Amino acid sequence: MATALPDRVRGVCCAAPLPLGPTQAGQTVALLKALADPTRLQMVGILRRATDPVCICDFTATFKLSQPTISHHIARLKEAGLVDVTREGLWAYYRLRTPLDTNTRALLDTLV
Amino acid sequence: MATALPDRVRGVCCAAPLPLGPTQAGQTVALLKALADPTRLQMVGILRRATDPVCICDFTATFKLSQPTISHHIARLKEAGLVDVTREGLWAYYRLRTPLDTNTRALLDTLV
DNA sequence: AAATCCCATCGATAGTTGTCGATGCATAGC
DNA sequence: GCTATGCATCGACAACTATCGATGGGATTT
Repeated sequence: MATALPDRVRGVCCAAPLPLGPTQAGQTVALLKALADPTRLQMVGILRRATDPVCICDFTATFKLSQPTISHHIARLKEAGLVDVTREGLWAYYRLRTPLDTNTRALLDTLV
Repeated sequence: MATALPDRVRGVCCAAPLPLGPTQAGQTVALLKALADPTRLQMVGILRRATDPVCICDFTATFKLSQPTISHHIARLKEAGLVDVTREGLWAYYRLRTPLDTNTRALLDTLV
C-alpha cells in the first residue's frame, strides 16, 4: 500500500499521553480565557502596577465602557481567581490576588 | 463631602497611559484567544514535544473530534502565527513556526 | 479511468461572550 | 426619612465560536 510515501499509521506521533492532564488543561484554559480580552488584560496590567487598590469607578473613568460592562469584566477576573475585592463604604476596591500561583505570575510577567 | 472616606476622584489611579499599547494589546489578545481552547492547547503541546512534523490524521486519531473540527482548530493556530504547514503528497504536515517570538516562546514555556 | 485517500471549505446549529439600558440594593450625606 | 452615589444583577441583543455532516478538490493507487 505504500511506495514512495511513508506508511503512516494514524496517531503514531501522539501515542504518548497528552501533554496536559485534563484538570490542568481546564485550569489553564480558564485562565487564558479570562485574559483573552483587551479590557481585562489592561485591567490586570493596571492592577499589577498599582500601589493602591483600584475601584470600579477608576475603571469606568479609564475605559470607554458602561459601568455594567466594567463590572462584568471584573467579575470574570474575580471568578478566574486573579483579583480580590474589599468593600469599603460605597467603594469596591480591587487588587491582584496575593499570593498568585507561580505559573500565573510567570504568565502575567510575559504578558504585561 | 468626605469624612472617614477618602475623597476619591475618578480615575486617579489610571491617569498614566494604559500598560499596553493598542497594537500590542491586540496582538497579545489574539495569541491568548488562539490558545484559550483545550484542543488547541493540547495541539500546541504535542507540536512542541514532537520531533517529526504532525499531520491532521494524527490529531483526528488523538482527539475525539471530527476531521473538519480538527482542521478548523489548526487553521486558527495557523492564522495566529503559531504553526506552519507543508504539504507532502496527501498529507499536510504541521509544526510550530520557527523562529517564534521571544514573548510567544516564553508564553508557551509557562503553559505547556 | 475509477476508486481511494487526506484535507479544506461550506452551511447549519447550539452555546458562549461582550455590550448595553434598566433595575435594585446598600451606604453615605442632607 | 429622603436623596444621591457606587456597584451588582437582570434581560436583551448582536457577534463570535465550537461542532458537525456534506461536499469538493487534489494526489495516489489500482
